[in-house]
Amino acid sequence: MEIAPELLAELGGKKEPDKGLAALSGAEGGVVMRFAPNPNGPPTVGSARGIIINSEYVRRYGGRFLLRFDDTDPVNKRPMPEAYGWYIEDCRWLGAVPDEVIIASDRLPRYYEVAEELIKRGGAYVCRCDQATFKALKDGAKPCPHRGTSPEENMALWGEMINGGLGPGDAVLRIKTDILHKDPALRDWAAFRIVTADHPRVGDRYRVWPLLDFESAVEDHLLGVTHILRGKDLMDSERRQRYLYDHMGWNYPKTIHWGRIKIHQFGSFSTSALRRALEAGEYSGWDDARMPTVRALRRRGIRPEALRKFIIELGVGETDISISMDSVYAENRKIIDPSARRRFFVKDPVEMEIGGEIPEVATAPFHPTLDLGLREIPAGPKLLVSADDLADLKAGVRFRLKDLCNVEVVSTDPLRGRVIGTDPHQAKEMKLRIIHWAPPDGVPVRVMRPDGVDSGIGEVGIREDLDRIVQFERYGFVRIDYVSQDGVVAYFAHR
RNA sequence: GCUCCGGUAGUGUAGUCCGGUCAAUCAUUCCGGCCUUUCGAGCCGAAGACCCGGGUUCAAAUCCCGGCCGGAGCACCA
Repeated sequence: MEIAPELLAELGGKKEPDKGLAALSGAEGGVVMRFAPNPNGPPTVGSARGIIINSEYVRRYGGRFLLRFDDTDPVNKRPMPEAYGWYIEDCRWLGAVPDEVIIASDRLPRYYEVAEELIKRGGAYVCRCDQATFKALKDGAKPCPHRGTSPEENMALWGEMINGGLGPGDAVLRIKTDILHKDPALRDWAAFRIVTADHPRVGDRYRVWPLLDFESAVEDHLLGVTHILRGKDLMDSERRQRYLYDHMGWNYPKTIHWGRIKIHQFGSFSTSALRRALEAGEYSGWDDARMPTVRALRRRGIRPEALRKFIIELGVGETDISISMDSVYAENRKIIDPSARRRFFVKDPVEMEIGGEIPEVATAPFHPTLDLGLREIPAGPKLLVSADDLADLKAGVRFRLKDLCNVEVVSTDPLRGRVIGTDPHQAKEMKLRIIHWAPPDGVPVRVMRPDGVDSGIGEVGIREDLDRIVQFERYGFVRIDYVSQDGVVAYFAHR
């Protein structure tokens, strides 16, 4: 009996309207979304999530994707001048070219205007309590003595903050919320403080700097952001910022939160912690094969499409997640396999002397199933095989040297063998195991892996594959990173 | 201490708002088989989950209450 195909199609079509990413409410007319990092290091896998999801929504609904640098702390989270460019570069690589780049440290005068308006409206006041005093009052739901200061007086004090009459720690500008709010985290939060340290971009031009909740809230309004995607650690920010929006008569954007992300292969990391480790000499650079940065993945031969697919499938849940790179690797493998040339790389090589009629050269395909052409590998009576393949080798054991010949082990110490044939079909009939090999005068190769460094010898043709992603047969996919007279450096992607 | 979130297979994820079609989706991982001159790719198959306890209801993964577990905020950091 035949089932009507149109019915099946109807059933199938019903269940998957939005595979991957959930629909955004209120996005039908287009969206404006931003990714707002602090440029105190290069983008990590966590940043990639922000870049990819935001830009993906913009792609889906139409609108604008903004990259905004929230670089308003010259001290604790001091921006790195190079990092601004790194973000733009990595966004581009991830297929998320920003429609506009905004740098908060360029826009202090706008923030001052909003601050002054808030003061005039009685929505902000200059607080001269020291930090501990204010905390005690706040925790007790008591207003501080400065809360009732008149707008005129506040404006004068604000002027002193800006012109130097007040020093660091002497005063902050607070946003008036509800001092009786049941959540102490929301009571009268600080919007500006005095910082006299130089800022890497604007030097000592300003001495009053906004804090994140103020800067972010004001920018989101100024830029017309419609939807904010942020970590759930910033859930209170929305509640705090709504007070500012109410004072100003603005409408708050829609918000979506996501939980913390932890990656098995990298553990938990923060840019600040990575920066310390790097400065302590634990890594060779931000693109060290062990780093959870976008640039490290790129160097290893991970393709942006694999990362995109992976991250979009993760979605935006509020639960904290602990994920494995395995899914990224699986995606990547599918992408690179068809175009990755096959090469022989012998890890921890051991010399083997082979008697009999050994071919002078092996001709091997660059790909087992697709026509990527052929390569020639010089062979001879002395060849290298990997120590890994020698573990249970005994005299009398037979195996095939891939694409070359079938041999029988004569002795293991020293390692000797003799040719028993060249026909691959013979090997198949005899069910021989197949191992790869390299000529003794091959090219030295070092493989930089997330879990260490492997060294060995590879076929010389690897020299031609600079910047290509290749598969070292029976070893894994790597990107050829560096080629010199002395040898080759490869970065390991995955098996 | 105060406050706020969350809890579906090993790992993620769909479904939860508007209870039934969920004996619960998809991916990855693991296991088995096929194929292959790679331990890669491909193909076939299998295993695996609604945190616990009450309640509402004809019916609960979905609604309510309590508990347990996990995370976060309470900075002159982002």
